[in-house]
Amino acid sequence: MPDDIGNELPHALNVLWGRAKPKGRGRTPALSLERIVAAAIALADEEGLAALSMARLAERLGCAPMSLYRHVAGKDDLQLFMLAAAPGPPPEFDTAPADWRGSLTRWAVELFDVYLRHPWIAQLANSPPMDPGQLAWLDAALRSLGGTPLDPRARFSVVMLVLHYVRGAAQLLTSIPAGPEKRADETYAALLTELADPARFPALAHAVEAGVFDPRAGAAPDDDFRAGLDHLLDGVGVAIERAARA
Amino acid sequence: MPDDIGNELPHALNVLWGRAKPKGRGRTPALSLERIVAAAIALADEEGLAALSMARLAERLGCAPMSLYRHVAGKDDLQLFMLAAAPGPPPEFDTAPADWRGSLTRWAVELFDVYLRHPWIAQLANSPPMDPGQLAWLDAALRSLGGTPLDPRARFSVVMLVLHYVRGAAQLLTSIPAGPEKRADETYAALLTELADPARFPALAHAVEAGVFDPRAGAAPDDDFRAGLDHLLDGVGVAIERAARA
DNA sequence: ACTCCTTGCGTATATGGTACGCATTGAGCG
DNA sequence: CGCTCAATGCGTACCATATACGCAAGGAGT
Repeated sequence: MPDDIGNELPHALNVLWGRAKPKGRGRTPALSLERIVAAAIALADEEGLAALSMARLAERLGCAPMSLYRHVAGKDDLQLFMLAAAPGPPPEFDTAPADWRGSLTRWAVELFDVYLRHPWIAQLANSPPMDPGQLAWLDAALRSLGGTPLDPRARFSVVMLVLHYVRGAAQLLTSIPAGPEKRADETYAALLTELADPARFPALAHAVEAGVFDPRAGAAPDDDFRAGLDHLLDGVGVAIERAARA
Repeated sequence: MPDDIGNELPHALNVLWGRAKPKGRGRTPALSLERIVAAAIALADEEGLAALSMARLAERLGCAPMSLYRHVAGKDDLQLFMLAAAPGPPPEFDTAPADWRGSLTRWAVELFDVYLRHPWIAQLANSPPMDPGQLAWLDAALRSLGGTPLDPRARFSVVMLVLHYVRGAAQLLTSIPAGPEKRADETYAALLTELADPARFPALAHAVEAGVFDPRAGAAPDDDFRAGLDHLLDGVGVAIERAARA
């Protein structure tokens, strides 16, 4: 049997990869996996991951809590489904686009947007990508480097580097708690200003004094993200030139 | 009153920054915050974050569950204390070390080690660094760039970039579930080999065929990490050269 | 109309976080 | 030397949550 590997995997993965047996006759389902997952995503988006409980989800769906378990093996399974569904399809590239930097930038920005729309993804994604949704994004990123002279291992390394950066930047941005009547960055800036004792944290105090954390007028929220991404892609460019010469 | 900012903050932060009022007389404490936090860290290290409950922690400490609440405002507070204590002190640099790349590399590798020793840190750190422990690490990283011509904002951007990468790489490495009688990377490689349909995920299938995920003999576990870090620091080098010319 | 499979859900249990209040104890004071 | 009082330790109880189990309901195919 070629698929005995699936026996050790969570139920959700088998369903996602189309390994679930087709159902036949019986009572008409009032619930569906798609509806459950969509409702769970909406709930997590609106009230945060902590507010997502089987009971609240059932309430939102107008069914009894235990009904959910006919479609989902447990809460962990549900979260796997959410992770696979929430990002949506990745941007599409040719197998070897001429402009790797533009392609990879677009990929990163769109993924950044996904994380901003669904901040709970960063808290949930504790396992390596294994579902079709995440593998599609991974494949798209690898494709964006298809026209470069990088070897496969370097390509993967670059993609993971960008992925980690996107994820971290988005998580940081969404995690800053907004004070009352203040924007989030102002709250954090005020706190750091008070805590950055120059004797204890000289470099940090210097950064605070230089106004690194002050909100700038007319700056888009993802300006800092784009700047860091450019640093990162400069490094990729160096690696590509080096590989081209070799 | 200059510290009314603290009123909105979690209790743990006020204690960590030394704002707690000194206690006087009374019964001799059998428990201490340090003991509680140390036991919580040990428990999370050994059995994972999910196994950390107030009840299990009290059992390990030989006290009643509710005794913990005399020292910790709640589970969230406890987790803040854990985050501040677990990393330990960062490596020490001069204010402007001559070798920024060596210093920053050392910082990154040591932080990577911290994440590998305490995998739960990545799952817990949902808020920006605000406690003395994390600010000390942040300050050390900023200091490692003190000798470069980068402006403060660029320095901070670089540090966050490295931080996100270290965190993501460590989380990925520790999150791969090890199958029975197999090393973790073999499990993931076998799974990807089966799932990477060349028609659906051409770039990913190509990477799998090229053996990107096959375990290499004689490779240290952090080889991949070091390779990605080098890519990243190449980009930082580009930015430094550009700033030096300007 | 009968049958049987699948879905929906009520009940019950275990686990976990924590509010509340009382008992305990030891330091300082009279 | 004993009293006082504050701070500690902890028992009880309550609520939220996940979920095992088994039965009821209802439609598809015969």
